[in-house]
Amino acid sequence: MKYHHGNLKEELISSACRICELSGHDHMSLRSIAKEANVSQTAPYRHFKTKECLLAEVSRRGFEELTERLRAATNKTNKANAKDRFLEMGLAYLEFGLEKRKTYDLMHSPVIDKVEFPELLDAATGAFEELVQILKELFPGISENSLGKKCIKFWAMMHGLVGLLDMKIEPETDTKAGSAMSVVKDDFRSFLEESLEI
Amino acid sequence: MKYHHGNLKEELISSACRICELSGHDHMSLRSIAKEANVSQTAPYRHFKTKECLLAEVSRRGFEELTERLRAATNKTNKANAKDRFLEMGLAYLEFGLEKRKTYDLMHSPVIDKVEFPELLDAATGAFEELVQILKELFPGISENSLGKKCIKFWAMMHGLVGLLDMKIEPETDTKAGSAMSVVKDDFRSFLEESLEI
DNA sequence: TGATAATGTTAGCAGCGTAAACATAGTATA
DNA sequence: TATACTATGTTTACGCTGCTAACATTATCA
Repeated sequence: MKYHHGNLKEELISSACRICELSGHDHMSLRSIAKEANVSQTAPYRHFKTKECLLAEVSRRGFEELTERLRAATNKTNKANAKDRFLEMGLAYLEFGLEKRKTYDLMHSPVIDKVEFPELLDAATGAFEELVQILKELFPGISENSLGKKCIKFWAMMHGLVGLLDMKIEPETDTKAGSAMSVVKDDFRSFLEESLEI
Repeated sequence: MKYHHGNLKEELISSACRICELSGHDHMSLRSIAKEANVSQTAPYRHFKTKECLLAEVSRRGFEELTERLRAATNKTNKANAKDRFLEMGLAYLEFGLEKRKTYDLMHSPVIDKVEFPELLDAATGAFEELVQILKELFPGISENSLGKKCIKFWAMMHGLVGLLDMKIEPETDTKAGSAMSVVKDDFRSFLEESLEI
């Protein structure tokens, strides 16, 4: 049992990531994270000025993983078909949002002010750039203005979709919203495909 | 100074709404709400089983206001033109999301499980129904399936847009995302109009 | 080797949600 | 009208939280 841990900062972060995805960022205490690392409850303060700083790092890693997933998805299909690659990216985004639901939530939560964490903003922007690139391929010669609008539209729609799927508007409730949602759930791909005509 | 307040429940709710919109739901304590009503810190428990129940009511009222705003917007233009009325609704949605930013955030926050609060789910569904109605008018004779997809698409896009605007992806940062966002901000109306071709 | 910086611990503060026990006031019934 | 009951308030206290200050140990480097 050494006094100095050696790799505490990294272990705190990965513990935080795990706990966040397990219980959500609002049920996540510095004390519980410290306990997981077998360290006193104030040890984290040697590595993070506040709890928010640790959360920001968890969020940043979330955006990095998202970026990687988007990049991997667009390169997955060996077809040079830009449309297929775009569709793969859309699916990857939704998959990430649903799979890492709670982390995704932290990433978009206003509890972390992105202005105060430039690295976080950079990471978020990086993910967005993946979409910009594929849409540029998909619509060659498009004006910057139109491209911008298209990007926002898709990003917003995908982000919004994850949010709606997070909410418990389920088909079981038998509402219009519920049955509409089940239509989308049944076939993400065709949903995205049709959206291409935006 | 009466022992019995008389209208405590209502005052707690409106205090909660005010504090929520002022500081955000995560900086909102039962104690501070009770203090605003000049009442002991445990008095709220006579009217709300848990803090979450109070938050659910704040959220529910948010959805009700949103519904009213959407309805008012679609009826605002005396033109019977369904497209114009749809555009007004879209703008009203975005305005609500940006104006009541923090309340909007609570309404979509996973801290309140909508399954546990059916009235909340009803209120949320009510807002969605406003969109369903106007799109039905806009696309007469559309199949239920297509209608559902269109609704989800628009709802998701608008919800996503609010989320993106909430984030601090500002033009000042001079990123692609930032400048794209400024394009949208500059003209919500034309943005929505173009989206109609979904 | 000895000063200094880095990184850990202990103790303690104020604020939080909430439960239990108690106090008061309004309401229904005899 | 007296009395029981219920609704609605207060007091007290518990365990958890983020965080600070003071102190302890170890690593680094002149």
